[in-house]
Amino acid sequence: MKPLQPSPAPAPETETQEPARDIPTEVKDAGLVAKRRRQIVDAAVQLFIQKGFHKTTTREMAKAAGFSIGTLYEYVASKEDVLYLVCQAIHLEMEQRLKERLKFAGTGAAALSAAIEVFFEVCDQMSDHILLIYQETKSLPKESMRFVLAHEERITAIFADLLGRGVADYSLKPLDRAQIELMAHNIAVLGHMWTFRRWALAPRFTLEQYTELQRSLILGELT
Amino acid sequence: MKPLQPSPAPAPETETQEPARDIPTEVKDAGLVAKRRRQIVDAAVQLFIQKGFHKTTTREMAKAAGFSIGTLYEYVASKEDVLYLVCQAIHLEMEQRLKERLKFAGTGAAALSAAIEVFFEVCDQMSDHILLIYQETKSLPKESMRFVLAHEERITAIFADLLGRGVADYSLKPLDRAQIELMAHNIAVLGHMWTFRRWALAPRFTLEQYTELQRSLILGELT
DNA sequence: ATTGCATGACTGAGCGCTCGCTCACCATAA
DNA sequence: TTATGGTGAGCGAGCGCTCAGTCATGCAAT
Repeated sequence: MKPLQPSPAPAPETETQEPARDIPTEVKDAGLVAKRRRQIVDAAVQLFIQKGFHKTTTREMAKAAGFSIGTLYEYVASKEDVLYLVCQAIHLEMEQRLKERLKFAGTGAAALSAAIEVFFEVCDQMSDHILLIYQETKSLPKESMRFVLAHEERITAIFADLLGRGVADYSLKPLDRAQIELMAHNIAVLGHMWTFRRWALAPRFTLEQYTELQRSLILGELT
Repeated sequence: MKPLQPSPAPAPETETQEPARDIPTEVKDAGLVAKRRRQIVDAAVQLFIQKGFHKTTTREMAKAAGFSIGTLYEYVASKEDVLYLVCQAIHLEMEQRLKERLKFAGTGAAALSAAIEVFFEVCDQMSDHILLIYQETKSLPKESMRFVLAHEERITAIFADLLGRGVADYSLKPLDRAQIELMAHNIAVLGHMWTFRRWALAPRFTLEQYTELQRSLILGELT
């Protein structure tokens, strides 16, 4: 198995493009490959959450996925490769869960308010996964890391868009580009904060209380 | 060398107390011990920042500190122990830098505003160190992790105190305990955000711009 | 039907190596 | 001589990864 990670060499013309994923040197049934990779990722996510990337062995991953190390290395080029797959999978799931629940109807302000609620709820559901990203992203090779960060920026952009809409339809007070950008990052990070400050927040607030307080804080500032 | 980490067994009566640090089985010059440990920590911090805890070897640490592995293990019980020392040292330095620059004069609101500026500046100076804490804290044994998190809460408490003062002297609008606590965490995290979202923020904002925007956002909400 | 063979997913012992940690020994100063 | 701080070769556990081999299956020739 050749590595799946984005090849550092050829800069693709369209800027943020998915790296070439498949190397057809060994032809395999694509369906099976996808299935096995999903097994590997599912197993690895749980192990990484429990013990971290570095303390998880390839043997453990293989066993948890339901086959032997040999087979693991039929579908993956290296241990680092699994980490890349895991990070990608987490971001993808995050985005899907958001997209399927986001409502874009109403004023910009209303849509933003709803989006914050949805986002915080998804953060709560996936808090272990978000933590994993925060802790292990830097273990990725540089090039792969850039793709993970790009994903992160896509999520932030959702909020920036809604803020822009709110400004445009006058449901939010006027903001320049910089203020919008910063606010979008603030919202994203405040969602993540619920996961990486759980130890301090969860004893004092329920998710609903936390969401309500933060949302009124954010919107109070913008209207 | 016995481990330096907080012993899990005896819960000290005074709640958040420094764990017993010294085991006098082998008597050594305390001054030398402190000096060597400082060498070890200084070397380790740089290495951990560069390559992370797991990818740094004990041999590298010893060499960077200026002596051999044998000597390293005269002053430290294990590799994990070094990580604990490093985390402690970072928090200590953080607290010192804050304390020596914080001004408590004026209204609560004014003091808070100044504190935010100082805090953000310290975060900027120590961004690599803060990142290190975010990424490696979970590699600590459970008990040691609690002490690191307690440190974190002490810093948050600084902001909570100032917020409380501002409410008391009417320089801030009325807030209940929960709102104060939450706001304190927000401030702390927004400072950290400057370090762990550098990749997105630094290209668009200088530290001064970032501080100014966030500070007016925070204080705007509170007055 | 039976046989022989090619295919490819899968296995796991084991290779080569690195790591954390130890300990028998050394150097120097009192 | 004794005490103390320092050394670094070496131990052995455990790691990521490989590869010679097994087995089930499908197909073609007998």
